[in-house]
This record gives sequence, C-alpha cells and structure tokens, in this order.
Amino acid sequence: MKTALKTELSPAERRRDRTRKTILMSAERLFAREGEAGLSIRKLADDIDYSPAAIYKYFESKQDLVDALKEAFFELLLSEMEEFVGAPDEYIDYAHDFLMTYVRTALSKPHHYAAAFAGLPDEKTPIKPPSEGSLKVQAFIKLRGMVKQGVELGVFRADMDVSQTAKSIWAAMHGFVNLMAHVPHFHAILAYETSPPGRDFFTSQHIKFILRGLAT
Amino acid sequence: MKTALKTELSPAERRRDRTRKTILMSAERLFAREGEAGLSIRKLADDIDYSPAAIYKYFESKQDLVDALKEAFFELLLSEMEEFVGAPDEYIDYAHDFLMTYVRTALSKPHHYAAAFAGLPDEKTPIKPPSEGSLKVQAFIKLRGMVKQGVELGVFRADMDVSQTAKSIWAAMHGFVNLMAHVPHFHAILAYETSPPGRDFFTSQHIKFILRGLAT
DNA sequence: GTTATTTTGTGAACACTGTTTACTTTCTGT
DNA sequence: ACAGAAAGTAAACAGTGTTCACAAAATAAC
Repeated sequence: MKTALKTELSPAERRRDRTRKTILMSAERLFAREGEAGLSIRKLADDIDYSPAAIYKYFESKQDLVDALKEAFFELLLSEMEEFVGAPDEYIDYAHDFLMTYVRTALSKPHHYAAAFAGLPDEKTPIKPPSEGSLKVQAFIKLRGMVKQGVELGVFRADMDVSQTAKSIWAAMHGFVNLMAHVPHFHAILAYETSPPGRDFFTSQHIKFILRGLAT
Repeated sequence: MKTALKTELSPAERRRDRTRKTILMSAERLFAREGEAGLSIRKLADDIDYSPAAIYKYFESKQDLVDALKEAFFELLLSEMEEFVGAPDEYIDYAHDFLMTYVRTALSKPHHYAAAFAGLPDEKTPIKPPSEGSLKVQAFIKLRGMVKQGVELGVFRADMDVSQTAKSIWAAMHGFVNLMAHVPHFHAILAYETSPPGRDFFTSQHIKFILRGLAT
C-alpha cells in the first residue's frame, strides 16, 4: 500500500481525467453558444483534434455528455443558493435575494437552464421516480426550507401548505426565466409610453409581486 | 364573372388545399406524440404515401410546417379564452377560470406548448420585433385586459402597473405548465404523508395563490 | 383539339447527424 | 520482454433535412 491515501491516481488515470475535462470544456463552449443543436460530436472532436469515435471512449452517448453539462450547471445553481443559509433580520430581503439569485444564475446560461427542463415523456423512456438525491429535488427542498422559515418567523401566512406554496413560487420563477429567455422583448413588450425597466429591476418587481401574496 | 363571390376556388386550388391539409393532419398526429424530434419528413411522407420531396411543394421547410402547427395551437388557445361579461362579484371566479383554461389547454398539448416557447436567440436568426399582430402578443393583450378589468372593478389593487402584473401572472402560469409537463411527479413531489392532490385541484391552488396577491 | 406551360410528384444525390465495428497503435502491469 | 488492456481511428450504418434534374399530369392558350 502506498503512502498516498487521498489522491491515489495513476498517470494513466490522470491523463484520462484530463482528456475527459478537455472534452467537457469544448462541449461547454459549444453548448453555451447554441445549445444542444449546436453541439455535434463531430464538431467537438474536430475542435479538440480527436476523431468522433474517440469521444465514445469517454462518454457513452451525446445525451450522457449533455447530462454532465446539465449536472454541472445545477451544481452551480445549488452552490449559489448555498450562501443563503442563515436567516437575517430582514427576512423579506433575504427571500428576495434568494429568488433573485436563482433567476440571475438561470439567465446567465439560458441553454443550460432550458435543457435541464427539456424532457417530455417520450413514451419509450420510462418515468423515473423523483429520486431524493436529485439535484432538482435538492434545489426544491432548499426553496421549501426558505418558505418554511418565513412562516415560522411570522412573515408569511401560516394557513397554507408549505410545499404547495414553494411549488407555486418555483413555478413563478421558472416561468419568468423562460419567458425572459424565449420571448423576445418580453420585459419591454407593449411598453410604449414608459421606458422599459432594466432586467434586474424587472425581475425584482416580479419577485415582489409573488412575495406580496404571502405577506401577513 | 361567376355568381360565387365568396369561395372562388378552382378545382386545382381545392385539391391543393386538401393535400395540404392531409400533410398537416399527419404532421399534427406525429408531432403530438413525440414533438419535433418524432416528426420527420420521411416518416410523414411515408405515412401519407408521398415522396419526401413532395412535401416541399407545399411547405418551404420543416420549420415552416412546425410553425403552422404552432400557430393552429395558439389560435385554439386564444379561442378558448373568453372575455368577461357578468357581475363584479363573479369576477374572481372568472379570472380563476380564465387562467384555468389557459393551463388546461396548454397541458392538453404539451409538445405544442413547449415548441411555441422554444426559440432561444440563435445568433444567426435576427431578433424580430414584438410584431403587434403576433398571436403571442394577442394572448398577452387578452390577459392584460383581464387584469385591467379586475382593477377597474375594484377587485384588484390599483397601485401597480397593469402590464407588469399581467406579465407576472403570465410567468406564473407559464412556469406552472412547464413544470407540470417536464418535471415528473411535480404535483406529487415530496408529498409523503398527504395523498397528492388531483391535477386540476393542484392547478386551482396555484391560481388562487397567485390571485391572492392581488386582492384588495 | 392540339399545342405550350405551369403544376405535381419522384429518385437520386448532398451534406449533415449520432453511433458501431473492426482494426491498429500505444501504453501498462507482470 | 511479453501479454493484455486501453486509446485512437477510418469506414461504414442508419438516420436526418433539403435540393435538383427530370418525368408525368393537369391546366392554359391558340
């Protein structure tokens, strides 16, 4: 037994991990630009000077590759929320910032966010259970925790189901992100007289509208 | 000049319209099942006993074909949304039903709805202006009209921008539809103890949550 | 009624896509 | 040094949307 206990990696393994990361970085670059349609195995292989078939020594399929990108994005999303653990005095501001972070992170990588929610029931693919450890579920749990805190602090009304409320808030944010990303000039639509608000201000207004429904 | 003033269609034109409709019906069937991925020109052509190239005598491209399907769906969505006529005390129920119809219609054809909001800025495709006549804009105008009525009737608070509010409500409904369609077991997620609510009931709860923020 | 012309439809090809297979080269453990 | 595993590749398979030259049929013109 060698002395190294932590990073017991052979040169071959290190090299493999490095190539794997190279593939992922190129994929990330292509995907961020045009999404799944713009990410082709052949273009990727050409980009990193490999043959198309070589990719399959590192990833089972293109879907597998895209899944890795989605997971990395979700981890980013989760880590951004991680900072909001302690409940400050001004809880409503905390909740506001929490949701603001969600929206901003999502809008920073619209293709990733869209791909993360792009699985329609395809007949063949069997519907998989929620899977507790799923990052999507983890994110929801974090959101639900925020709502629960609000109820316990007396900031939000207590006569409603916490999970249901969290889902409604999630839906409101999710829809906002989607409309911002997919509908051109959404934030400025039919805003003739008034000059359209900035992106962040518009987001803030939306969040306040949603949270107001919870006020005591 | 013939006597027929309305439908002045030559046999050739009628025949052309008929085959065009045949193509659209087949496309509709394929698209409803598996979305854009499941709709291939070759499968479609085979389905209606034509050669693939024949389709291009009726539609410029596959995108053009899909656009026709999307537009037909949006027209359905618009026709389902009726204006409010009745007593002010019935208004909140009207608003509820209005949104309920939106969600139910969207969920009845999830692939159509998803495709209708599936255009990320693709670098090459130039961002087109809102285009007043757009069905998407028309739908928004109808929603905004509903909110405006609520304000005028004194059911909704008047200290907020109507357009902004309409956008927030739209986002809330849009996100709800998307999560229902794309996240498996969304309505039942983390609902261990309580038996999960029905689909319509769940939708109703969400709508009430959103509308409560507007109550006087 | 017989041309001339436009429309309708097709088979074959082009340029892509993801993926697999057989094969060679390179590296690694013994 | 040698056996075996891993890395990498060219070529092919089965798809995709789309285009093009060409044949058949319907229409228009005379």
